[in-house]
Amino acid sequence: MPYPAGHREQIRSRIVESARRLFNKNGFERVSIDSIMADAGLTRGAFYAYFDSKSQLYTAVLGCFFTDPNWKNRWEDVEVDLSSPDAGPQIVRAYLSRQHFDDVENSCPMVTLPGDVARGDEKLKSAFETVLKAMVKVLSREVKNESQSCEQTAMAIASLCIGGMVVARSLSDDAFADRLRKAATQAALQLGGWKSEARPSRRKPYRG
Amino acid sequence: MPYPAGHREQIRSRIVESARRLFNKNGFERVSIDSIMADAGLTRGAFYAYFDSKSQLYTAVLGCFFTDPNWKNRWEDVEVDLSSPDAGPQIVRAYLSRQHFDDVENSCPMVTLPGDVARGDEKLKSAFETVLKAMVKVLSREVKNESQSCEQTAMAIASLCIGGMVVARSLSDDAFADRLRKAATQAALQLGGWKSEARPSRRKPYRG
DNA sequence: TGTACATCAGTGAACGCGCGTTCACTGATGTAC
DNA sequence: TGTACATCAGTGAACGCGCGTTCACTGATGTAC
Repeated sequence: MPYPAGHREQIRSRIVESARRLFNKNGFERVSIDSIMADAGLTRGAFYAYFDSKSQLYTAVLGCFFTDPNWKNRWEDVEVDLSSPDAGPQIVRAYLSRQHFDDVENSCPMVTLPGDVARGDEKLKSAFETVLKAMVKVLSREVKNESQSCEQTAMAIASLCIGGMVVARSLSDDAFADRLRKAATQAALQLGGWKSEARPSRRKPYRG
Repeated sequence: MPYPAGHREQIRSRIVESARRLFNKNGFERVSIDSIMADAGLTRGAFYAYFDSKSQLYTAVLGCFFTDPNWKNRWEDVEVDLSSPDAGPQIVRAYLSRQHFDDVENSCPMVTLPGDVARGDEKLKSAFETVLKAMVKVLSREVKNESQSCEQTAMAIASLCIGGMVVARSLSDDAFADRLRKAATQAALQLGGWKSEARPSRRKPYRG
């Protein structure tokens, strides 16, 4: 057999990586197979030796975030230790961080791709669902708020994280986007029951 | 002057309406000017008498939801009275309703288009910002929760509404999507301080 | 009322371009002897 | 060690298609007289 074992897998994941970054930056439709392959150091024709079609590649891309054990190291100044008892608030802060906001290329694809997924086929939606469920699972272990079940609260927190990022990235005023991220972060911490009580203005406990 | 006054405005808004529905269903890139004009009962060539380019049309489309006074009548079984003292929870329930989930064509464009907006130009983001700010403004008047400022809470609620819908639409399992919408609704009501106290299981008030 | 006219909304053929996909070919690789 | 070979990863020209945009033209409309 010519070519060393693992060669195919290595090239394949290089294509997926290039695709992930380019899709994040420019969206599915605007990125050509040509540009993906060039980014991966190959040419057009080789693509179909690895994937049946462009949309199959899309599915592969969605599978490579959050479930990827390396995601926690993605942004330099952001520390997330999934095994820490503090993992819930850490995830929320990391997800809604300025780093994640700025680093569109390495962004969570749930933030950059949902429009395409919603209009996509079942396979795509399944891939999205897997990633989301992974996020919900990790979050729900940490939920301290008992007004809904832990899983329900975790689903809401995930929606708020993703939604906050999606909205912030769509705004024109950067300062407003910052305030929105922070407001979403505080609200997510409150939902999880992780709100630090060190807040200054707690006038009266509101009833009803 | 040939053609009655207001003719241009009428045709123009017919094009925008067709575009809104088609963009919602298929996304910006997948919808051709041909199909928009055909839907509006015209042909290709006329388009450039009304808009400079396809992306200018996109901007126009974004301006026609939420700020549109008729949006409250959009889904039949969903009642929203913006002047009611109960407008906050009404908006949340309407936004995260099954009707809004199903009716993709008449969906809020903040749910269907954010990916395109995030990758779009300043004009597009400005249009998005205007719509979002309108939503935040209405919500913030109703906020009863004092753990953040009303505006901050309203921003978080809007993010949760949009995010919940975006995520629900991207899932493959319908039942799971339903549970997520409901969880997001409950969480949004809690954030707003609109949670009905009629909930059964309030075991212990959680401290810290 | 009826006719000629100026205006301009709308038409549809044509252009150029970029993309997804195919396929006959090239050439780098490890293997056999 | 060196040579011939089989394999198959990768190449790049070519195809067909659909789209955004342009433009010379058509014909419907209200107006002037």
